[in-house]
Amino acid sequence: MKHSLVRETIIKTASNLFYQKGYNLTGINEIISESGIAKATLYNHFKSKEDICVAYLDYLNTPFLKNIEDFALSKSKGSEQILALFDFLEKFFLSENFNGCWCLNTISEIPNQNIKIRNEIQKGKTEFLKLIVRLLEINFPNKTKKEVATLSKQVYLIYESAISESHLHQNKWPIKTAKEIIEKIFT
Amino acid sequence: MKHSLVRETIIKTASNLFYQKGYNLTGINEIISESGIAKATLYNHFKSKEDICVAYLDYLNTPFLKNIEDFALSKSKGSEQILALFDFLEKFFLSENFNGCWCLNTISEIPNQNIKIRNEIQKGKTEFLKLIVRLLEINFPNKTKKEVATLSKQVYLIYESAISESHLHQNKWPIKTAKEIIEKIFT
DNA sequence: AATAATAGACAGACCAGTTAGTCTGTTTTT
DNA sequence: AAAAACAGACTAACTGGTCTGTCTATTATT
Repeated sequence: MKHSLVRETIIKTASNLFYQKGYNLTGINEIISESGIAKATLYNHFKSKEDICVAYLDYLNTPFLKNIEDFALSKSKGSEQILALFDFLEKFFLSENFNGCWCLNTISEIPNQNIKIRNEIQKGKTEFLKLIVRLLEINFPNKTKKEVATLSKQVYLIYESAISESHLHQNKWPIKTAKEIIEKIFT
Repeated sequence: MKHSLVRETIIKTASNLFYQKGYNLTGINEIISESGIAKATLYNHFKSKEDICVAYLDYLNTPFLKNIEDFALSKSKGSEQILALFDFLEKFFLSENFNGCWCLNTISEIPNQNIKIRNEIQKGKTEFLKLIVRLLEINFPNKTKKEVATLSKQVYLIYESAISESHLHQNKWPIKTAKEIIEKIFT
């Protein structure tokens, strides 16, 4: 296989497995057999399973952040663009592969001491928070910087519970409830 | 060791390990060596590691539900008793053993197909939701049943994100933010 | 009260399978 | 000709779980 494709193939395969089965329950041997890549090749691209995990988190975070932002921006201005975050989540929830948030899942699987993975997760969440800040600035230009900072954390928190609780209960009521809270906050 | 104490010892030791290290990263051998119980004895009390996990969840859930309810009821009536849930969480967060929510951690570690453990987790969360319903009924007797049902889910969601996000960010700002949302909801 | 029987604790060998990671040697791509 | 792919053997440690056999405390029978 061509060099440039190998790395991508590994990440793609590992990502599917990590997300569906969890990090600890996915073995290196499963990754190589599923992706058709030799073990030595895998370790030529990544020095450890941990490094593949970091790549996995980034591989899912980057398109997620882009897609959810594009989706929100496509809606009419105002609180609609905030609510759109939850409509996006609902579509994700209804897709057959939904298995909760990869970041929250992974953080529950690693020891507290694993700062490499923890940092990657916090980085992704910080990017998400920044995205919410951008949406608030666009849609509520009259709010002060401080108000936006406060509001964005609130929206973030509500989003986070909506994704993890819809996963836990295997039901979309948490997404609906989240939208109720958002509506209360923005009126 | 006396029969009745053996089971308790196993659960207590396993609980500490499962909560601190995670379910998958804790081995049976570690549980037996740490608790000083023979392997055959352990399997005389539990038919599998999975069963120990169920006992672990119950072992932490039961006192948690009792303690947080007692704490809330000790506060003055009104929204104070709801906010008390988050003060209780903050104390928990500041304790040295805090490692997030055992239920949310465990659900991220098990395959979707594991209904035994998933049921136990959903059971614990449902009990927590009922507790919030009780608190709302006591403190807001004028609200209709429907209003209480709606509000309780909102409070529940906010609590859940406060615990998981304070864990993720290793910071108590999510608890503070959660209380801001609660105050908005109840005024 | 003395003896016998049962339950359940103990230690730890053992099983088959899996783990992450290394290494050797060969073939293909650039 | 150099780089990097390939297959896959191999290591040492660990996994959940079973099993054998011993020892001790409680209970039942005489």
